[in-house]
Amino acid sequence: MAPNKNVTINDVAAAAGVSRATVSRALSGYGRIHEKTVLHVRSVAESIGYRPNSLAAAMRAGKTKTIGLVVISDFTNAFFDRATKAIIDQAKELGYRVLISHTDENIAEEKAAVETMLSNQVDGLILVPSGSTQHSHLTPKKLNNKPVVIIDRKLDTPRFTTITTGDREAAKEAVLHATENGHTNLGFLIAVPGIKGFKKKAPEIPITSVQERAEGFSDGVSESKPKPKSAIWIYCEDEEVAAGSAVEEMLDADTPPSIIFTSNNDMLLAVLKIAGNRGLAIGKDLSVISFDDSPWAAAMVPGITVIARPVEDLGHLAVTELIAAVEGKVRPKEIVLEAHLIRRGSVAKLRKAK
Amino acid sequence: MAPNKNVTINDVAAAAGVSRATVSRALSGYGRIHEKTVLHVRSVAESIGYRPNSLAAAMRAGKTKTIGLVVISDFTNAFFDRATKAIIDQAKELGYRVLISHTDENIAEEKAAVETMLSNQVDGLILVPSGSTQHSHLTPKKLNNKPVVIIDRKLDTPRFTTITTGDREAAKEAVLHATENGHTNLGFLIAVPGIKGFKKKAPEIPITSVQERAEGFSDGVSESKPKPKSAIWIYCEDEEVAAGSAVEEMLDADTPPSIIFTSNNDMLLAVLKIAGNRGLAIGKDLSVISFDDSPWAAAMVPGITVIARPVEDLGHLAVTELIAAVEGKVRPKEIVLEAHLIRRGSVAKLRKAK
DNA sequence: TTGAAAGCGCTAACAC
DNA sequence: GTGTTAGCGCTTTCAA
Repeated sequence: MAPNKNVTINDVAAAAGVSRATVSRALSGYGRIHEKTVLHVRSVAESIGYRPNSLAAAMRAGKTKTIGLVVISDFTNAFFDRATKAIIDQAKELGYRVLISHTDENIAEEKAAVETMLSNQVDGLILVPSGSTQHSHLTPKKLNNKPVVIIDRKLDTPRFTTITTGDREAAKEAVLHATENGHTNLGFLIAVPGIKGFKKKAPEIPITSVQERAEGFSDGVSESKPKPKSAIWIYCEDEEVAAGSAVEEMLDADTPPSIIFTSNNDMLLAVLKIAGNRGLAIGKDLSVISFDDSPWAAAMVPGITVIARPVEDLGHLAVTELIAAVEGKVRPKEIVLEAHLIRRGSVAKLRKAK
Repeated sequence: MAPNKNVTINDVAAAAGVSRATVSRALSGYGRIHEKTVLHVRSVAESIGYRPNSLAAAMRAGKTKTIGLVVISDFTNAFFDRATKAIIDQAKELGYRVLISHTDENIAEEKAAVETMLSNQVDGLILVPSGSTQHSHLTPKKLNNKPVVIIDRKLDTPRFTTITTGDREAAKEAVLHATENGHTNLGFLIAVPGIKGFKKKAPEIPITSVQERAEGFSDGVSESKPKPKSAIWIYCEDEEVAAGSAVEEMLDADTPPSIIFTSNNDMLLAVLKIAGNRGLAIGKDLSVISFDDSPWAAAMVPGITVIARPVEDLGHLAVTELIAAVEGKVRPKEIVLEAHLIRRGSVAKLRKAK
């Protein structure tokens, strides 16, 4: 009764009174085969509930039509959730499946995840690397020559196709937007993985995108006219309590910032919370601009002015590039997508912008 | 130079001067085998960069150690992002991988996704079904007798292990919390997939969890003392513009609600936005309680009072139950986890609660 | 136009 | 304690 046995191509062959080869040809539509046979085989296959075993096909073909996605952090993050969705969608579009890992910014986990993916014979990998310098596990040999596309950040090797966003330019634009509106006391709150609590001295930033944001903020400070009067920089663990303390520290400074720039949503949330606790109205008593857009940042009143990155484009492109590399030889390239400022209401106009 | 060829167990056998079987035994540690051989084989395998091919092992074993996750909607949703993360984590913990699909509440996509998963020989499926009555694609035969765990909502068949949260009870608790605080004019904003715009007449709700929330709200209205003076019910497409209009309609009613209950975060965001536009302060001029917690709901000031569901527990349990079923026969069961109210500041105290 | 047979990489029953 | 061998389900030469 309970055969618990898959219907295989042999069963179809037997039921249809032809050979396995003929079934395969009929179903995959290759080679010469009589039209009538095709129809017959297909109807038989259908009627006995045949379902191809992708594993067997993959083993034979040496291709699994599966790509691996190794995401640092996870998809409770407002950037990676959308990126993941975009990647899955585009992969499906191109006939590929996606195996997913997340690694909490941990290099050991990343190595293990890559290992698992390869062991599962993925045809290629999309990777958000933990650190820009740690890529000894990504040699062509260790990767079985499988193509890799790096997203969101760069590695200090040009070996792979890399897709990033122009965070430095966008960060600068954000600062200029603020100073043009009359802000002269600025605060920068930058989440840096690997540090504990927060510090005011610039640490090593192992993630190039974050590094670029910091540089862009700095560019903005330099290029603002008149020069901002003060700028407080805080580098912070990506964690709620530390972020809260960092914001408190900023606001308690002798010359507190009238605007705080945050490098991600977690830091933004900390600003919102502390400002709320102190009865500071966003966009009035305290201004803020954050990296990465989200539905809630848009829905709040006033809406949060954000630097939006083209997440869906990035995800789609990553898949498209990866599969191009899987299916033919493609030279690695660096692609930078443009990020841009979405002006909502969280930046007070301290004076008329020009 | 570029062999582009995987190192196989044959290569290890040749390099180590033993047979394939011995290599397999040494690496998987089964059967009788000399300790020294094990060490030797392992070191050889390591040195020539051998990586097991899970595909081949899976084919042989008839088990892939992979589970399929078919999530309706996607992980930009504040519930499913966390659930997905929890599921991946727990699967990894138990030595399984996860293949993911999302289906935008579309039954055809769901069928295709399940088909793909099975074709990929997943050992079992975790499924968030589109509709409670549509499960013709989920017969034991079509599923190759693979186990399935249903999460978040129920199917109208007891065939599968089902894990849900006690939304009805929690919804009732939320309403009672409000009425005890003196709210007598209530608004209910319920997102229902499949409808266009919004309507005030209760439609068919194909999703049991949403249905339960509506029932729980209704229970709360019945059990409140004194009886609430008014209750406006709106059933709304899960979409920004429609939700905004629905909120406007509520607030423009002859007796507008002093509190709005929302069935999910999208609806909550609409309330926040319209309230903000009208200069209504949350927790003062207008109160709100929503299903599903999120970092931003907690960080806002005042914090949003929410009905939090034990998402991580649900995800972990789903995996644990599924794998139990994969690895041995287990009778389907229904598990209901408790949801609970997190009281923050979004409910005005119109009179002292008892 | 179709069939026979080899083989993808691995494991396990069976022999020695 | 180790080797031989068959076979998981499929595709694709090669031969008929």
